[in-house]
Parts: sequence; C-alpha cells; structure tokens
Amino acid sequence: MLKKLHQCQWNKPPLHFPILSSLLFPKPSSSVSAAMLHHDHDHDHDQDHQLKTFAFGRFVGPAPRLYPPAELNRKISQFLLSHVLAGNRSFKDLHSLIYQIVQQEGSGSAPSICELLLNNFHGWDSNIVVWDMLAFAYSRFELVQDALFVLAKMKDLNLRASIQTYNSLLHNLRHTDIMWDVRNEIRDSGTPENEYTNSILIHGLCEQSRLQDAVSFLQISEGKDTGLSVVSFNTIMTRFCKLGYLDVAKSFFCMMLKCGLLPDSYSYNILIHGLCVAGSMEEALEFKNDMEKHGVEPDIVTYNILAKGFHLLGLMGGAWKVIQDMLLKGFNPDVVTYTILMCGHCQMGNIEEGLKLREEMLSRRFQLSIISYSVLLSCLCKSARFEEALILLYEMEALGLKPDVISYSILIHGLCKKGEVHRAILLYEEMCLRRICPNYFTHGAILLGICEKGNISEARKYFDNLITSDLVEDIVLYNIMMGGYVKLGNIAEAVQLYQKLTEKKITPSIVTFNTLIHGFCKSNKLEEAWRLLDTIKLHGLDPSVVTYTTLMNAYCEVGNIDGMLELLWEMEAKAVMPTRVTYTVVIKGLCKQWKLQESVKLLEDMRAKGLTPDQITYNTIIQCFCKARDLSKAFQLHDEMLLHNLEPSPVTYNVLINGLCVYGDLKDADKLLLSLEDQKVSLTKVAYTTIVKAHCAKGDVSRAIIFFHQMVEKGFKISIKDYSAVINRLCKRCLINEAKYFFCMMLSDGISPDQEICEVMLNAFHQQGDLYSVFELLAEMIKCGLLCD
DNA sequence: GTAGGGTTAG
Repeated sequence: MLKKLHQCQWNKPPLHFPILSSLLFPKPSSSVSAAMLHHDHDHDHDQDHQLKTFAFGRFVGPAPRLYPPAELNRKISQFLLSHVLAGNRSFKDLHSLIYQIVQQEGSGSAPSICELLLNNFHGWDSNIVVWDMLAFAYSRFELVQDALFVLAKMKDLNLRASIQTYNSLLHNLRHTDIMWDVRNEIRDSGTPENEYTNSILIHGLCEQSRLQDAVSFLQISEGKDTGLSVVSFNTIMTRFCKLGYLDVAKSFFCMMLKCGLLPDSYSYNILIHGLCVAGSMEEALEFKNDMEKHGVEPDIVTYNILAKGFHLLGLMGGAWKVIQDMLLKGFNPDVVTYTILMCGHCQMGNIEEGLKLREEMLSRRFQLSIISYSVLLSCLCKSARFEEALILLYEMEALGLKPDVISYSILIHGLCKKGEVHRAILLYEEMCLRRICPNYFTHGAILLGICEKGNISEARKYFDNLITSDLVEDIVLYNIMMGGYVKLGNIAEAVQLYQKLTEKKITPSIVTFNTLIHGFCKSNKLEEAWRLLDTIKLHGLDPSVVTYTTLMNAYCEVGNIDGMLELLWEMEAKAVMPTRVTYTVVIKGLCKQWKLQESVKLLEDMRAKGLTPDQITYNTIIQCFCKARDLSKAFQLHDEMLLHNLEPSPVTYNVLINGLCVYGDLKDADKLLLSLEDQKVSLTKVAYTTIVKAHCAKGDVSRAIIFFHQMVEKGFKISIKDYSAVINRLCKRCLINEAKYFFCMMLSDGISPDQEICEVMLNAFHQQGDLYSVFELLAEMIKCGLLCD
C-alpha cells in the first residue's frame, strides 16, 4: 500500500530533508534520518485512513471556511447559473463553469461548497446534476478527498452519482485498495456500471501488480453486458509486455480474437512496442504489416515505436528509414518523433545536432515537452556543459514547463558525477522546496557524488540510511556503493556488499558484476575477474559490452594483446556492439604493439560505424605517435580533432608537450606552452611539471625556474612530489646550488622535506665534498624530526 | 479507461 500511495499525486511535505542534513552535517546520528523516513510511512498511513473514512461517508471534515459576504454572493450567483445551465441541459457550459469554480477554490474547499449548496439550493430540480458535476470536477483535478466529501454528502441527500463520476474516482484511486470501497459504493447505490468501469478496475489491478487477479477479473467479466472490452485486453497485454512476457501478451491477443473482439491500433502498438523493447525488430515489422493487412492503419505512434526500436539497437539508420516511411504516408513528425531523433543524435555524441532539432521545433512553433528537454539536459550534463543546461532549465520554466523529478535528477546526477556535489545539493534543496519529491534516482545521484568525492565513510552512512529506510532498496544503490569502494581499490568491502545483497535476496544486475570485475582487474586479480564471467552466466545474465571492455582493458594493461583480441572476437560473435571505449582499448593495445597504421585505420572504422572518437581515443593514439618520434603525425591528429569539433583536452596538450620534451625539440615544447597560454587554453599542472622536469634534466635551470614560477603564479597547488622531481633531477646533474634554491623555496612554501629528498641531497653534497652543506641540511633534518640523534 | 519519447551504477 505504501508504495502504491507513493505514486499518488497528493501533495506531501518535503520529507527527505533529514537525509540531506545528515549529509551536510555529518555529526547528527543516522537514526534521526531513519526515524524521519519512518515518519513518511506513518504519513501515508494517515492519509490512507483518512481516505477510507471518507469513502464510507463518515468523515467529520474540517469546518467549512466562511466566505466574506461579497464572495459568498458571487459564489451563490455562480451556482445559480449552474442550476440554470443544468436545467437547460447546457452541459458543456455547466462543465466549464464548475471546472472554473473548482479550480478557483482548490484543495480542501469541498466542505464550504457543499455547505453553500445545502443552504441555498436544497431541493432544487437540477440539484443532482450540479452535485454530480462538482464531484466529477474535483476528481478530474485529482482532488480526491474533496471528491469523496461531495459524494458522502450526496449519499446523505440520497442523490445518486453518475457512473462517469465514479469511474473517474476509480481511476484516481486505482493504486489503492480504496478502489474496491468505491466499487462497493457503486454496487450499493445501484448506479449501472458502464463498459469503462471494468477496464479501470483491471487497470488498477495491473498497476498494483495483481496480474493474476486482473486476469480472473477479465474471465468473470465475460458474458456480462459491460464485460469484455478491447481496452481491458489491451491493458493486460501492456502489463505482460512490460514484464517481458511477450508470449503471454500474444496469447491474449489471440484470445481477444476468439472472443469476437477486433484488435485496434492500441492492441497492435502494444505488441509492436513489446517486441521493439525486446529487440525483435523483424517480428515487430511483421506485426506492422499484419496490422495493415487487417485494415488497422499504422498511426504515428506505430512509427514512433518502430523508430525508437531501431534507436535502442543503435541502428539510427533504421530509425531514419522508419521516419521517412512515415513522412511518405503523410504523417508529420510530432514531438515524440523529434524527441527520438534528438535522443539518437545526443547518444551518438552530436549534441549540436540535437540542439539544432530544438531550434527547428521552436521555429515550427512546436511546443517542446518536458521529455524533449530532459534528453538535451542529459546530453549537456554528460559533457559537463552545466551552464547551458541551466539556461535550458530556465527556458523550460519560461515556457511554463515545470521541471519534474527526472529533470532535476539529471542535473543533480550530472553535477555529482563531475564532483560538483555542492551545486548538486543546492538543486536538491530547490527541488524539495518546490515539493518535488526526490526518488531513488535522485538519492543515487547524491550517493554517487559523495563516492566521487572519495568520502567513502560518509557515502556509506548515506547508503545505510537509504537501505534501512526500506523505502528505497535498489540494486543500483548497491552498485554505486560497491563502485565507490572499487574506486578506492577496496575490493574486499565491495565483495562484502555483494554478499549482503545476495543474503537480502536482491537480484544482482550485470553492472554489479561489471563493478566487481573492474575491482578485481584493478587489484591485478585477473583470474578472479575471469571467474566472474561464469557467475554472470549462472545468474542468467549476458556479459555486456562493459564486461568485455573492462576485461579487454585489463589484458591490454598486462600486455596480453592476444587475450584482448580473443575477447573482442568473442564479443563480436555474440553480437555485442563495441562502444567507443571498446575501440579506444583496442587502439591502446595496437599501440602497445606499435601497430600504428592499424590503430589509425581503427580510428577511421569507428567514424564509419557512427561512433565518435573522444579525447581519450585521440590522446591514446597521439601518445603512441609521440613515442614513435613521429611528432608531425601526432600534431596532424591534434589538427584532426579540431577539424571534427573535438576540443583537445588538457591531457592532449600534456601528451604533446611531453612528446616534444622527450622525443622532440625542447624549444618547440616551450613555444607550444607559451602559445597555449596566449590562447588562454586551459592547462593542468602536469603541462608545467613536464616542461620544468625536462629543463632540469637537460640542465637549463633558468628556464626551469621561469616555468616553475609560472606554475605557482597560475595558482596550482605545488606538492612535495613536484619539488622532489625537480631536486632529484638537479642533484643527478650535480647542480647543487640550484637544488638548494628549490629546497629553500619548498621550505618557505611551508612544505616539510621527507627522508627521501634529504638523502638525495646529502648524497649529492657528499659527492661534491660540500661538507658545510651536509651539516646545514642535517641541522634542518633534526628540526623536522627526520633525524633522531 | 488502453499504446509511443526522458534520468541511474561500470
């Protein structure tokens, strides 16, 4: 009941703040959050109880609010008009007037409105129509409590509600058991059911996952006047498709025919959708032909389903063909068609094309939906283009589209993944303030963010709170937590969590295993990783492209290129499509074997397959050409990146600078760094340390000093490792004074020397016979506690 | 009253 009620739309206070506060302020005990989550439980229980009392018509509601005289008069005249309209059977106008009243009055207004009707219109002829329309309007606005209040009053007055009103209520209460109370009321009142009533009840049973009951209900409905309908069958078929039982869904399709009912476009579309989701495009297309043969014309929904099916398989070409077919049939693409296309572009990494479609839609005066925006938001976030994403969010608002829990979760997830947990939390708070209830996606995003920050104990606290609350228990949360441990190299803890989830009978997913495989590979336990492949199969799961790519990468890292290629072949034999990560790993393997031409060829193959190489792909191959001392080819690849609108990353420049330093001309490295600075290209500290180290090694200390100071000026945090790297190299070349210069700089920077750096310097001083410096350094070491005696 | 497009974890 709890979860079902969760899906209902009534307003709730933002209950999840406590979890957040425990995240922001690590101190408070975790039980506080758990207690608050249980409060959530009670809250739902109360609401359930309240509704039940309503449903039996014994509710003593809040006192009716008192209207000021002017408002009272206005309301009375509105209802006067309502009665006149009802009397004239002007139902359309009556309908809009009552809707307007309910919209004005809002939630909780039923007691006062009822009081007003009782006081002023008691016994009027058209009373029943007005009362019924009022209950109906409340129900349509999802103000269920108000609707039930009106119905209870009607019962007192012996006014029988219409089946339309009851049906609407049934629909709103389909997630709860109260649905049956309403149904009993219908029976008691003697209101005749219509053909919709049963299908709503069946829908409710389906949504409550009581599929068996739904089927029994369908069977007992057979033969009654208002019994079997195509809609009931469609509803049940939808449910079976969603559960992946396509054969069962098909058998219901046949049963429908046997019962003499003709499948409609919904029936066909439901099955075609099920087949597409299962990846059976061929059969889906057969069904479409079948549909045409039986005189049911495929509609825009059919085409969209098929296009999405191709998209799911990564076959955008097929999707395009479907859409062209659709255009030829005279259908215009609708917002769903556009969204599928946007999604296709975005997933191929072509955000710009996706954004162009948005412009096209706007210029054609198409209203983008919240879903179209989500697609774009997700894509922008994946590329860390948060500012643009936020602009889109504001654009949505300006168009009157209120971002929902998914839009927010996308942004929160994107920010967390890039380590901007603080900004993510601000959005989380904004979302709660707007009474948008976070779901496990949102919580998962925050958990991921804490893990990314490396704050594993804090993450675990958050995780434990979530899973002990019993409200959110999901394999994804386990996967994220396990991923957090693996990232820190703590495979043991990840395995423990795996055991815990098995004990709790939670079904692991392929990601669970991929995470463990990744962990074992990282700890150089390749055999254990390999063994998990069998475990995956034992669980009836198929290794995914990530499984293969992770293992391939591990083989590549240990230099077993043949092993890597074997996995690639196995993967291809199983028709698992390689991603750009897979390609990048293979390119890395080929580079290790110095198969440069082949790796360039693979880069071209990728593009031919519609996979866009990313910075990492290029960096891998550029690095290889640098090592092969083919710097001109390395730079040519860099230019190719620009040509393809792929912005080289700071790592690209580190690779190139390192290439010039080690395998080329150091002067060119200097020039490159200076020109990048001029162009305000963003660089990391590594660019500077690389060039500084190169100058130290080659003995041009003055240039090393210049670049070192530039690095400091740029605000990079200098560590003892950076000083050691420089001092080591200087000592190696016996540049003692220069080494001392950096040593002093380090001390004045507040960094204490370590044993290793001191030994290197002592060694160099001894070699030079510079005893004075030896004593000086020994004194410094005593000061730092590095020498005990 | 029934069908289609969006968010996770590696």
